[in-house]
Amino acid sequence: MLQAANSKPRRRPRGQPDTRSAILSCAEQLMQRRGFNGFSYQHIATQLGLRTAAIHYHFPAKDDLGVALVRRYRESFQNWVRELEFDADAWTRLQAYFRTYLEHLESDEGRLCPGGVLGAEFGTLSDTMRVEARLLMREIYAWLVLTLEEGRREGKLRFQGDAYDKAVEVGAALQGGLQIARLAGAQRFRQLLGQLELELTGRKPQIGPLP
Amino acid sequence: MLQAANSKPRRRPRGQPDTRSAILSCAEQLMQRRGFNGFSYQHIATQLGLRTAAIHYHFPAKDDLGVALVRRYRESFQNWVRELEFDADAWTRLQAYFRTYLEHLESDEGRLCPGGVLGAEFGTLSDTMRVEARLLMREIYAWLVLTLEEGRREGKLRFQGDAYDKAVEVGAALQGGLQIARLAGAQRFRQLLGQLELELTGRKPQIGPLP
DNA sequence: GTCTATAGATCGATAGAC
DNA sequence: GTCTATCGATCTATAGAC
Repeated sequence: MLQAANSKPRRRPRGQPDTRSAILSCAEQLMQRRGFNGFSYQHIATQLGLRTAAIHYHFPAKDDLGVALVRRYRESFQNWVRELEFDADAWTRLQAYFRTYLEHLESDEGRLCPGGVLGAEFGTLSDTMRVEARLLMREIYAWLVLTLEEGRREGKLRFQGDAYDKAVEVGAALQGGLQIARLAGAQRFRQLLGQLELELTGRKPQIGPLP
Repeated sequence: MLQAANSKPRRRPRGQPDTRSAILSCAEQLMQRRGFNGFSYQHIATQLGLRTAAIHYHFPAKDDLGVALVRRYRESFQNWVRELEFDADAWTRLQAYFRTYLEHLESDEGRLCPGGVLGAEFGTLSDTMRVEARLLMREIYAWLVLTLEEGRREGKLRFQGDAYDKAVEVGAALQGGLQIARLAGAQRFRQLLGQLELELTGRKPQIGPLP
């Protein structure tokens, strides 16, 4: 904290508003579409009109980029949670969470959630990236448990058993559902959302017609 | 068909019983642990005591290896289904399916199901591999739907809504659960299995103590 | 901060001897 | 069927000019 006092004024000379965050955004998109091992500095450089050396200036090793990527995603999730904190009820918040997955699905080529990517490629990740990935998963999981518990206490949600177990089921289904949608069509994911909603509320939701 | 008539007697000169299937088995294991983009011919060669050129003899391009990999997995799934065909009831068969995932989990380093790997890396797969991956997912999904429907008809399983929707939920949860287990610990996957069983049968299953 | 240029490693793939 | 040897492409990463 307070590091802004004695540091550079952080000016932005040319085109991009902030190259560092432009790199992060581009890399995040690439990771969700192609996996962390599925893109290179060249991909980012081409897409942003830079040279790979410029990216190495901001992130010396690809591992640094990966760690920053997950860390930024964790922060944005925490901000997202904070913004929803005072929303009416837990079911509204859970629906908002579902909607973020729908946005991933309908994005170009179908982006996965970072947890899914990192889980799938876990065997090739560095130790430092594994730590970040575990923290991300722990935070999402903790939020899910609290939200499910609160929803049931308020009488807006119904499910059997322990919220700790149900949270794993819901989280795993959403994560796996995005991957299945790539293989079996986006409609599979909408079926999944409908089923989750039916079981959690007892009401059959109305979703758009088959595409 | 009938190609065996005029072809080589398929002898096995040295150590390995059949190099081609040894390569496939090794590659399958590597893919489930590290992803299809996470291993090279060198990994296989080292592990089998071969040179990479020997692997290129059996599979000229890595894409050929990938296609053969998924095709073999599809066949083994179909054989697995056939062997269970005359088992008592649908719930027993579904439990057997759950058990294969538990075996993946408890394998060294935690292997994913191929569907999860291919779904996660879909953006980097060739068209031919995408076709095979889609066929695999379609076959698993079709079996899940039939099994769930039959289980409910027999009164052994209970769930709300359409079996087509429930099948996506169960399949996605299993697939995502293996990935989450890598990030959050194997116990998460056992919680998931317990929750699925509780919801499908109404009975709380007894699983081993926390590790 | 971004560039040119390049090192060093690894990867997929091929040619040809045995 | 497996080997040695090698090619060309790609990737991560660094040095140094601007």
